[in-house]
Amino acid sequence: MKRRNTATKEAVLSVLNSSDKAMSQGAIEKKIGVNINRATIYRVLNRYCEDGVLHRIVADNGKQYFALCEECDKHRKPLHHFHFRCEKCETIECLPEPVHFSLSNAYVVEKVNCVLTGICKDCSKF
Amino acid sequence: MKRRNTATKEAVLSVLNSSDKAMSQGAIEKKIGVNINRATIYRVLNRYCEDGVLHRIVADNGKQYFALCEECDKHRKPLHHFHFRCEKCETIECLPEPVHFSLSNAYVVEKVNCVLTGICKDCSKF
DNA sequence: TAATTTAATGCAATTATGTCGCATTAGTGT
DNA sequence: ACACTAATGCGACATAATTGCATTAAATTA
Ligand SMILES: [Mn+2]
Ligand SMILES: [Mn+2]
Ligand SMILES: [Zn+2]
Ligand SMILES: [Zn+2]
Repeated sequence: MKRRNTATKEAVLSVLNSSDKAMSQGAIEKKIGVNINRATIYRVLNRYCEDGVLHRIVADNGKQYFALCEECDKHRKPLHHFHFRCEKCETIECLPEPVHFSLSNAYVVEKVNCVLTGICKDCSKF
Repeated sequence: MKRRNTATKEAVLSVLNSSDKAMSQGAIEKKIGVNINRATIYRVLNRYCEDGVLHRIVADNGKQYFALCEECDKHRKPLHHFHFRCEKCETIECLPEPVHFSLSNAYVVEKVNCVLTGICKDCSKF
């Protein structure tokens, strides 16, 4: 079950590294240059999520987006943060805004998925 | 563009009324008794959302769930509240917990979709 | 270095959710 | 009763993501 180093893995990670936004499989495939199978990209992304390298955001359009957890650390983002999906430029960004909730401890919270949707700060300028 | 009263509309609403949880199209179809086409159920649900009768939650499994806004009022739930998806009993509930965030007003927030996932208070008993 | 093991990949098929076009049905107002 | 058109059923379509299986190749061992 040990991970192997492959060019594909590195290519996917490099694309996400050079982006300040969360990306979908489709966006990654477009930007990656070399031809990598769709299913393979998904498998790489899923493995990175399992390993805690990436986190997965499911937006209100039903699509999955992936972002480096590193990026979040670097920019001092809290563990659970809001995400913003811009309907104009179709990007998803990790916000530095922490998610707070207080819930009876009868609940076991395993995942937190918070997405705000609208027009991002860049697009609302015009 | 005026809405017409149909048996289908009432049947869908009645199912949601008799549930304290948010429901997916599939769950509604199962519980509704009479045969109603899948596409029709979706159209009914979408219209109710447009009219502010229901609200739509997109969970981290990528599926849409629908809940009466009425129920939320009745139980004094804030406009934007968290939702909880239980992975054991596969239900989604509207939590009375409000969603708070402070965001530069350069952003235009149009939708808020916050879902916590894990084991709900009923299922964690065992 | 050569052989072995098995994780990773490519491809096609499959699953799942939701939408759309179009012909038909049936509410609603006159 | 009639006209208008919203609502419905059906099938096709769109999209996102996963899975089975044969093949490839990374890593470990001999
Ligand atoms: Mn993030
Ligand atoms: Mn709700
Ligand atoms: Zn934007
Ligand atoms: Zn439960």
